[in-house]
Amino acid sequence: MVSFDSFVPSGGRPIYLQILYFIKRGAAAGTIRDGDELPSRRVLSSLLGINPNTVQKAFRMLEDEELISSHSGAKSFMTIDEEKLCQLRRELLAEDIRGIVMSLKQTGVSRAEALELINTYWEENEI
Amino acid sequence: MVSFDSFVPSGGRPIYLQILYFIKRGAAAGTIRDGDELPSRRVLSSLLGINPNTVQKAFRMLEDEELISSHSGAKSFMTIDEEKLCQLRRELLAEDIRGIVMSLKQTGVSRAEALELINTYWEENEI
Amino acid sequence: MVSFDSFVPSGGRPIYLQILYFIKRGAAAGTIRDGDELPSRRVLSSLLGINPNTVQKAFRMLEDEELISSHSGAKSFMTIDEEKLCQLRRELLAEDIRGIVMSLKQTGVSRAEALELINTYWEENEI
Amino acid sequence: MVSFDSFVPSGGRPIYLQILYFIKRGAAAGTIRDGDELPSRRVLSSLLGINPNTVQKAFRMLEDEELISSHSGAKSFMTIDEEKLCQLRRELLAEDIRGIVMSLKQTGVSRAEALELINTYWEENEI
DNA sequence: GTGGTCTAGACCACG
DNA sequence: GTGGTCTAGACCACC
Repeated sequence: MVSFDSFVPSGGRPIYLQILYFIKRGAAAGTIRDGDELPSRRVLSSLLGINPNTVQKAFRMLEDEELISSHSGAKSFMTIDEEKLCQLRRELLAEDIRGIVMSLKQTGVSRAEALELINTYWEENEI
Repeated sequence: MVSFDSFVPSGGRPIYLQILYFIKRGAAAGTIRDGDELPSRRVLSSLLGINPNTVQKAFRMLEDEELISSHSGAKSFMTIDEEKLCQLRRELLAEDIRGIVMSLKQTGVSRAEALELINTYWEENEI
Repeated sequence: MVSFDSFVPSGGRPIYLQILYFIKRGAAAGTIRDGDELPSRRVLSSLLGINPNTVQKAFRMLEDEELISSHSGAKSFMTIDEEKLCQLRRELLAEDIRGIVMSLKQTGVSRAEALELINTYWEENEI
Repeated sequence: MVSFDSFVPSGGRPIYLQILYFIKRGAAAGTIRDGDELPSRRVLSSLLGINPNTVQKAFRMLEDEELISSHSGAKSFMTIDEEKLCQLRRELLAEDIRGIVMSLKQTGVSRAEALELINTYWEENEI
């Protein structure tokens, strides 16, 4: 069963997109695997304290990308083969890295500074 | 005059926030300096292909943070002293780094991988 | 439910202010009472033939003055205690009377004339 | 020469309308008479601390109603015969009284209360 | 030309 | 269905 324990909604972007990306990232990370069962819309919405429609919207988009399969009235499962996983991982990372570097460059940080800052912060927040 | 040549709008967040952050980052980077003149609402909106009010909203919020000064009928100018600049830079970096590390960790990237990816991408897009 | 049947929009001042004052006056008059339900943004805007946002603006300002309470997804209700009602009534009357006397004096009407005119008109439009 | 000493601009409605009505009311009151000279746009704008264009707009509307005559490059004069004066006075009063009674009724004031309030306020602010 | 405000329509999160 | 936000266009006062 896919766990949403580490999901922390943050203001600033639509919640349904946050759910979408949480699942995509989990898949890319290998935390969420092919065949894993997803919590039902009702359970998940109550777990996250949000509206079922919002969960529904995220699930619907994942279905459209064929990353989950939902049969009406039944449970939802991850459907992600090796190829899709690679592509997903590549897409997410490309998007992230592009945004990261652009932001940091715009803020006037040098490459060395950037690497240093990330390195330090990463260590501090290691479990 | 503050230039928006390097401004690249991206979907996913409100346009007015993108403008807001573009200016904040420019200020933090030293590209945008105290006393610099800002393009008018009309000029900038037409340049970016958006509505003048969207620009206005960004400018209004910057004015509330006392980073720009605008008076009716007159042009708008940056007003950043050394202290505000330091604080701004600190805030932006903290926010960025936190988001970066969180995203990358969620995508299952190791610290070494992350640093490597950023390092490489940075180099490739160096001018 | 607060009724807008007797609302007559008039050019010359912003619509949102007309709505604002209509509700304030109704509250002062006792026509609109604490706990009364307000029509939704959509219903009222369609009733008045205006944009939902214009209604929203009036409601938002009333909320800032704590005269109505609205929560997302739920209906909006009046929240007026005895104290607020007294203050409201005093404010509205002071504002009205001041404007009335100033206008009539500027138009060169004597006190006796003014009282006579108002007295007559009031009677003619009595239900 | 028409005097604007007693003109007090108040927020809430366009300044050009306030000028327009100040002159209309003055004419109705007999303070401003046929043939009286108006201050030039430049002088008046500087006197009231507002923009010449705003004065221009009010003058233009008065011209359209044929209450003043301006010859390009020359001075402006009131042009108001007995008939126009009567009509103007009737219009202004009708508009005022209608608004007054409506506002006060909406605020839940009785006729007696209304007359009493106006009577008292009028006396207090007598010179 | 400038910035400020009012009105509008579409979309989002929520019950 | 509800309220809240983002984007838009027109108009106002001002330089």
